[in-house]
Amino acid sequence: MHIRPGRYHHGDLRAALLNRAEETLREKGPAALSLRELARDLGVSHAAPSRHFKDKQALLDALALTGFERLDETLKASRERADESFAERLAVMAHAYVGFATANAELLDLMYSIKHDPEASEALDAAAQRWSEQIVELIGEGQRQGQVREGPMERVGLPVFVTLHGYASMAVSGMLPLETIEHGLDDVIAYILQGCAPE
Amino acid sequence: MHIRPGRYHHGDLRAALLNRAEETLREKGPAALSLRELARDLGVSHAAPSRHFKDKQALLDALALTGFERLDETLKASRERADESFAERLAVMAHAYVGFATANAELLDLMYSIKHDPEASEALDAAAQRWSEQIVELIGEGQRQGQVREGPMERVGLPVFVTLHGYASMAVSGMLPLETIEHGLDDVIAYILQGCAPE
DNA sequence: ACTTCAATGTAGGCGATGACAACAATGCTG
DNA sequence: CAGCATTGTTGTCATCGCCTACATTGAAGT
Repeated sequence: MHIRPGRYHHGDLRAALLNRAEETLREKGPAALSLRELARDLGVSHAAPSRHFKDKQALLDALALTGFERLDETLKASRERADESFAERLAVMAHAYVGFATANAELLDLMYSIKHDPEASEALDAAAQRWSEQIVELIGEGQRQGQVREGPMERVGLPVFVTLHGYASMAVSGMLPLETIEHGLDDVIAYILQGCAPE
Repeated sequence: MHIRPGRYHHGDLRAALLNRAEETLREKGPAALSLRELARDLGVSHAAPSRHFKDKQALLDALALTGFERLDETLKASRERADESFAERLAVMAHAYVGFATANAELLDLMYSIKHDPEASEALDAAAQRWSEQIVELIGEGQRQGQVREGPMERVGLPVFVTLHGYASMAVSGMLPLETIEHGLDDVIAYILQGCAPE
């Protein structure tokens, strides 16, 4: 337990709560996440978190938002090492996304779970939008290279996006045999390339 | 509130709890689901549910299991009205799956959320397996018709399965614009057909 | 028909939680 | 240095999940 002796102001309690919340989410799942336990772990009183988050759900929503932000960064970083070909860039992005998902299984569940607060939905929708924009940009590049059929971005990009997301979700759900996951992504990438190729 | 005056044994409390739990899940989400509230709603004491479910998580797991059972039935029923062509059967199954998902958004989330109890995982994995077997059977039929490329069932079927699942998940997540969802499934079906076609 | 026992209820207790209110300490700004 | 915003603390309350012990009912066996 971390206690800062003699200090009253934590300094950056909000960030510390989010970090600790993510650890608890990873270890025990969302149902076991407790504001009071987070406060104890960080050496503050049980009501301190309420100075930073309106309620428990607000903290979970903020955590989901950080997930999207980190996903965005992960995908942007992956682009820097991709070859120029569409197939190579798709493969790199797919591996980056599934890598992120696998390393953050519970966080991915939280990110995409149904939100009941309209305000939270707006912020999270915007964050999810930024990440799917990377798919749209990739599809546009594929179209320029003649590797992807013509058509409005969202109509050609959506199938690609839902395939990657579906695979990532199933990979982290624990419901697929490990051997299926191991080479499944390569099969999925090949299928995407064929699925969105010009007819 | 339903109360059975003068009765002590409910008669079928387990089923009633599951039905009521699904209603609460639909209306308020998993975080708001409360065993005591379910008991109050059904006119029994707060400890009665524990005679049927070891704990709250056991009830949620049982609810997820009923979801898979109903999904299985929905997909089997959809096959009866499908044409013989692979494309038609795929379309019918896709619409049935997304229809089920859309009508049961929170239940779908629950069904595929990460399970921490190994016993629950086994039962749910078996249930999910039965539903993905229908995909495998469909893919086999497509291969016989020459509409799907050759290859092991699980390697050709997995991309199809994750695409449908990813689309259903995104459709219910509330993160896609409605107009994208409206005709998105047709785009996804066309993409699947092309993605798994012989090269 | 009666007894026994399993199934399924009820009543109560306990510790933990989320949320709220009132007060306290600190740091920043003018 | 004063004032105020920010960010803590202490305390309270209602509700919850889970557990134990007891009560009621229904089914099975004799």
